[in-house]
Amino acid sequence: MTTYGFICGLDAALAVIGGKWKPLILFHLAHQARRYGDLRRAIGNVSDKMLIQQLKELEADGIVDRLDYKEIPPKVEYSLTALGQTLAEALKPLCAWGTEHMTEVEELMSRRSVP
Amino acid sequence: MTTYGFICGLDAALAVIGGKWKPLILFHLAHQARRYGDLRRAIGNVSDKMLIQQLKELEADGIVDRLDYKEIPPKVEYSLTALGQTLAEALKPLCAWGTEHMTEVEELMSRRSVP
DNA sequence: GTGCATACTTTAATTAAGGAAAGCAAGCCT
DNA sequence: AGGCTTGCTTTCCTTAATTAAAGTATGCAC
Repeated sequence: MTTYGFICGLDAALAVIGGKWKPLILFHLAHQARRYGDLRRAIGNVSDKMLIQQLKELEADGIVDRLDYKEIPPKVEYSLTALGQTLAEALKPLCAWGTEHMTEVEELMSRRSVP
Repeated sequence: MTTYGFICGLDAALAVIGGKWKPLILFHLAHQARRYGDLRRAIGNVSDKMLIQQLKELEADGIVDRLDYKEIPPKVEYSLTALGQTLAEALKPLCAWGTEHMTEVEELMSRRSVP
């Protein structure tokens, strides 16, 4: 019986979007549903394993919806649930902050690994 | 020359607050400056190594300020910079989202580790 | 039967993150 | 001298996250 005693809701929210690829997934699903392969190409260099694992978690967390057309070759479409959209809304200011300070942050991150 | 090609600002923002203890640090510094030991006790079971590492990164990222009183025994006060405060502002909606769905998220997280 | 397309799955290996514990500096106080 | 305080460092170890690469299933077109 592990307790996840989140103190501020921030921890809870970050537990949901904290995966390495989840922000990108949210971003790409924010305005339109996408098939798996489409999403994968959009994100770039994700491995299948990672992308699917994160999609599964997001699905289990009620953030994304998975629609299987049961066709062959397979066709599966991912989209945000209603809850996922509220999350996306809540993320907008943070996203804006990041956009505003992006070049700055990029420099900091590259310095962090090569000091 | 590694490129951190952040696509949406979300990635940039999460690179800054993505550490395990950073959200808590932000949270505790949001309304008042705090000395190191004070902060440590407030957070609970962090190791010195972790807390200091994260504080250093946040300092290098321009999010927190470190004020060394140069006394003995040592007295060092941490607080948010102006930039840090804008970050804290941008985090509020996300924090609210997390607070709103906290019990839900806690359940999901515990299921994730014991399926 | 061969090959293709698409959404996964699996395995093995590497890398990164985190934790525990002990130690250090440097003045003050007894 | 010995102990206390506090901020910080160091070392070693364990666990979790991520990657790369190959494989599976299934129906259709040829």
